Order: sequence, then C-alpha cells, then structure tokens
Amino acid sequence: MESSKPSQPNRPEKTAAILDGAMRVFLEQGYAGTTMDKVASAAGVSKPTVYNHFQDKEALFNALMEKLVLENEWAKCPVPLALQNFSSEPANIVLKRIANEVIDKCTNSSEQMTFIRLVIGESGRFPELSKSFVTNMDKPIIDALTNYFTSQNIPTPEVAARMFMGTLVFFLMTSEMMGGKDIIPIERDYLVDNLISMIMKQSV
Amino acid sequence: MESSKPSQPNRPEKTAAILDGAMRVFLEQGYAGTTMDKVASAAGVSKPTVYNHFQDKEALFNALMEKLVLENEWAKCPVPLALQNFSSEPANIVLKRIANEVIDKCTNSSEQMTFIRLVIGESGRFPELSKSFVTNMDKPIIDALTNYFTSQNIPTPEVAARMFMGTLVFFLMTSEMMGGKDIIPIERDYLVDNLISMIMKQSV
DNA sequence: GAATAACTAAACTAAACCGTTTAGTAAAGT
DNA sequence: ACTTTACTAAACGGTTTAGTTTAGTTATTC
Repeated sequence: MESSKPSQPNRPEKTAAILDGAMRVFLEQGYAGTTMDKVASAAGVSKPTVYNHFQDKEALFNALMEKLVLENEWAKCPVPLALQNFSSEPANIVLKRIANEVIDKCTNSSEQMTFIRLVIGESGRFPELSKSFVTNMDKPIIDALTNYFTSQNIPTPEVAARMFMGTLVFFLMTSEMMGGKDIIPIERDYLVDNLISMIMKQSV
Repeated sequence: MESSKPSQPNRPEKTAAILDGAMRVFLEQGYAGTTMDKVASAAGVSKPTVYNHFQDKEALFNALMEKLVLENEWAKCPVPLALQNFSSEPANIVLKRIANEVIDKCTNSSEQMTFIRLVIGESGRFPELSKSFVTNMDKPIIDALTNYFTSQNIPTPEVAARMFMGTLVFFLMTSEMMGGKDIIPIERDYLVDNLISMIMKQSV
C-alpha cells in the first residue's frame, strides 16, 4: 500500500551531518562548482542518503542557506543586543566595541567572509537568498544603529547608521575579501577611531 | 616545415567577438556556470575557433577579466578626473556630482553591478582577479578622494574618502545588488546630501 | 588555378555530473 | 525468527561538459 508519509523524518543527526558537509563544499566551491558526490563525501554519508533527506541539489542549497542566514552569529548579533539597553558608557566606547566585534567576527573566522561572498556571488541566480540576507542581517543592525544614533542626538541617524556600517563593510571587503590589504592599506584603529569621531561630532 | 609562430594572430575581430560573447555569458552565469558552447554561440563563432584564440576556459576568463578591469568605465573614471583639477566649484556641489555619477553608473546599466558581483563571487577561486580590481578601480578613486579631501582641509582625508565610498557602495550593494530597496529603504538624495554634509562639517 | 590561412558545422572522446537503482547490512520492534 | 527502517557501497543511465578531430568552405595570395 502507499505509505501516507511522502518524506520520512529520517535520522536528524544525518540531516545535520549533510548540512554540515554541504556548508563546507558550497561555501568554498559555489553553487555550480559543488557536486553531490563531494557533499556526500564531506558529510561522511552515502549519496542516496543525501537524496533521501533532500529532494535535489537546489533544495539542499536553499535549506542550507536558510539555516545559515537564520542561525548566523550576526543575527543573534552583538550589535542590536549591545545597543538595545543603551548602555550608560560613553558613545565612542560603545561604538568602538561594536566596530571591533564586527571586524573581528569577519577577520578571525574566514567562514563569515566566505558566506557573504557566496550570498553576493549567487545573488543574481538566487535573489530570494540575498533578500533574506538583507532582512535578517543588515536590517536588524541598521535599525539598532539608527535607534542608538537617535538616542545620541545625531541629526540624521539613518544616514549615520549607513555611514558606520558602510565604512566598516567597505574596509572588510577591500582589505580582507578582495586581498587589498597592501594595495590601499589603512590602519584599522585609525579608521575606526576617526569614523566614530566624525560621526559623534554631529551630535547636537 | 615548422611554422615559427606557435600561436597565430588569428583575426582580431573574431577575438573581439569571442570576448564580447564570453562577457555576456560569464557575467550572468558565473565561471562554473559558463559553458564553452554557450560562449561560442553567444559570440556567433564555432567552438574550435574559440580554442584557436584562447588556450582554454580559464585563459579566456582571465583575458576577459583583465580587459574588463582595465577598460572599465570606472578606471577612466569621472571621479579621479573630476577631482584632479580641483574644480573651483564649492565642495558639496563637486561631491554631489561625483556621488550621483557613481550611483547612476551602477543603477542605469546592470552590467557594472553584474561585473562587481562576479568579481566578488569568484574572489575566492581567482584571488588575482579581485586584487587587480582593487588596484585598478578602488585605489584610484580612494586616492583621488583622499587628495581632494586634503585640499579641502578635512582632518583625516583617508578616512573621509573611505566613508564616502563605503557609504555609497553599501547603499548600492544592499539596495540594488541584493534587492534590499524595500527592506531597508532610504531616499537616495537624502543619503547623499547628508553624507556630504557630515563629512564637510569636519573642515577646519 | 593551386596553395594557404582562418573559419564553419558536426561529430567525437573522455570525463564528470545528477539522480536512481540494486544489493546488502545493522539495528530496532513485533 | 521475521519485518521494517535507515543506512551503505557500488554501479548505472542519461545528460552535460571541456576540448579535439574531421571534413569541408571561403577568401586571399602567389
């Protein structure tokens, strides 16, 4: 007789192993460069098992990306949290800690950078992925920064928030992601300190 | 007898046609997603001709990217040119024109955006490509802006230059490239005007 | 008008890929 | 003991790919 459940639950630990292996392969090979054999091998699992847990390559990719976007360290991020209870410390201290956390998170583990690279690289062929990224990663940070700059009496807080993040992202992209550290060098503390000071001087 | 030239010049117009077809395919399909049959077809050329003009897929990709980086509209860019002869107009007018040219160049033709997306997406597997991009595109702009801000008595001109470009790039990336226009919306003129005003207020 | 150089269309090779099937194993429940 | 469930290793079918070969075309040159 027909079994009523079209897709069985399978073993959840295998699902996790497949997603973990898929993450390593997709992140460094891109979508088209990833083969299902490599995924199965990286997951320590047989290929039919991969297809028992996920319908096809695209379904696996989407499931992985959804997981990475939602579980990303930036989402449960220090930025919104640290700014929510507008800490009583002076603003330049708070902002410097935030900036350093963002930069460290990208420079210490190459995974964050590789993930962003993949999202951007595939944003043409997977537009929903990049929109989900903006919704779950950029928007919370921009909103939190905007609120914080509002509380600090910065005249145009939405603009200040984008200047703050934009400067850090541009620095990370050119220096780390694109190997431009020695081409347009700038000392990290010098950039962060003066970025913060230029923004805070606007306070009325 | 052996012909003394291992690689004949071929017809230069065919070389151009191949590069043109390759550009269209590589830009929208990425490296791994591009097939040599699609390139030949897009170029209006037979596949053996492609291989007569370029040794293999990777050589064609590298030749195309080198050409795009060097011939890019940003390289012979309005930014360094417009700033070289520090025009006598007021700084906020000059900067606004620059900002609008950068934004327009990205929003009007999707090609610029697709090119940057490809460079970032492949920067892991083709690190020389992204370094060449930084050298030929980012560095001239940052240097020109730094010189300009120096001439305008902005205290930390290297930082101001990175804030200016970073804010614009972050805006373009989130709004246009990643489809975040409606997720974290901001009016373009509002952003540009206040970005410039916040930087120029630093003038001593 | 024969030789040459650059090209074309089409078929081909060898390898890789996606997704499936087959046969069999290990562990659990009944 | 027998069945069921989740898995494995290996192979397979059919497609796609990078790159080559073959045979023939066009145009120029001598």
